[in-house]
Amino acid sequence: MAQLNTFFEQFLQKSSVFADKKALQSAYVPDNIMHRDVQINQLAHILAPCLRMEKPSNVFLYGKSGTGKTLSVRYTTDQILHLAHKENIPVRIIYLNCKLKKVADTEYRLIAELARAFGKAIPPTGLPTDEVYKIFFRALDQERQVVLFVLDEIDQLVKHAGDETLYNLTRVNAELKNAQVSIVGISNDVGFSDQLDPRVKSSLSEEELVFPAYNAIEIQDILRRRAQISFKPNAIEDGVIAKCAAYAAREHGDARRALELLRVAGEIADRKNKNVVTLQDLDDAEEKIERDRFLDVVITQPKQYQAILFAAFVLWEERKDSVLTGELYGVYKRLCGRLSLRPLTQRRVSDIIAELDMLGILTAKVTSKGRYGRTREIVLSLPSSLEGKIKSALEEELKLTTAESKEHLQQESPVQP
DNA sequence: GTCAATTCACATGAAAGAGACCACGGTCTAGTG
DNA sequence: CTAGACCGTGGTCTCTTTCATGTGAATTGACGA
Repeated sequence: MAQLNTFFEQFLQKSSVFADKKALQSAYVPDNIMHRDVQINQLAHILAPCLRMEKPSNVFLYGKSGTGKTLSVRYTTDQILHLAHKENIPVRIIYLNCKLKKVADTEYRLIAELARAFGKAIPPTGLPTDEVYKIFFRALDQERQVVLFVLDEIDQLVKHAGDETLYNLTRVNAELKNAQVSIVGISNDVGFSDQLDPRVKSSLSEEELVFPAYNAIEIQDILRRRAQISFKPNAIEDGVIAKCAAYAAREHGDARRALELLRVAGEIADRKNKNVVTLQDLDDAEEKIERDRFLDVVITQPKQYQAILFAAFVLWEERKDSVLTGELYGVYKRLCGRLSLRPLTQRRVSDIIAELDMLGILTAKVTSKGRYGRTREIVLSLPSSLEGKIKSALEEELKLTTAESKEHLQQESPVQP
């Protein structure tokens, strides 16, 4: 323990490249948002009526992840709330992220969560949904007020719960005497509105705002500004920020990733006891983020998913070429036998493959092989440097020994002529 | 050689079941005054 | 008499199965040049 003690002491004394890390964290709202003036202005114009107790139009915000949507909304609503508070205007803004599992990804949970925002205790399950609606309405209509619901990642909600929920929400106003409700929807998926029922679409997107991706120069601006706050002067080597921006711009202009990259690079430099962040640290950070991302996704998957993934690994390693659903299913079934796991039906496996695709671990493209059917061509989309690590992590998770997976491979080989 | 029909190997959809969790209301039990 | 324990009912949620239908192009086979 004495060692730990000195470790902590040293840690405290150790100098850091950071001055104040908070400006690099994703929850940070700067007082000056760069390159989003147009959108923020528009948004302000749209939402401003709520300060006069009028119902603002419903708004829809589109844009890829890391393009400042959430940030802009946060900023604008903060300002509105600030003023409303000062002038004593009854405006409420409720922010909800529909993507967070177990929070708002079904109709029941969404309404329950909204009702909770009004201080009502709603059990996580057990009540009929319309009962929750009633509670919610009552809470909402208690006083005269304008309420803005900000629904982040609204596409996730629709994907899981259908657009019925949204339709109900848009019609809330008809049932309310005192309160008025507007909806601000945020979506990463640009083609999302086409999936909506036309009725929902028209009432929900009275106004639309598009957030284009940042280009490399804009990301550089943003990084510079944040770096100024969070790093000590001269703690960053020349070119680091430019390269960081380039990385991020390559990945469809995601500013959040760029900031994360910069932060991790700083942490790596800290750990190496250096007082300057170098290009090398940045590269290390890139690799670390990538690795952590995949590893994290992989080990948090359920057993069945891991088994399927492992089957994909085995085939991929053997073949180094795309794997078809049927082949994968065969290997998976045998693997299940070894793991004394009840194999799922092919129908289910097919869905799971699609989900793994969504997670970005593999790429599954549906192709028709003509006479030889229609199937998915599955390709692992991991950087090859990570394949070994992830595979052994999977082995560990599934409690497979290397011998067992080898044995399994040998069984597999004679199948294909 | 051309063209439509056929066929494969799954993809994709819809519905429904299983099992876990939970609230609510009624009934029973034991402890209290 | 009352608080708490203990059902039964009815609800949601997730994962899964079952059954049904869809699908894109290589292949086939009939047809005409």
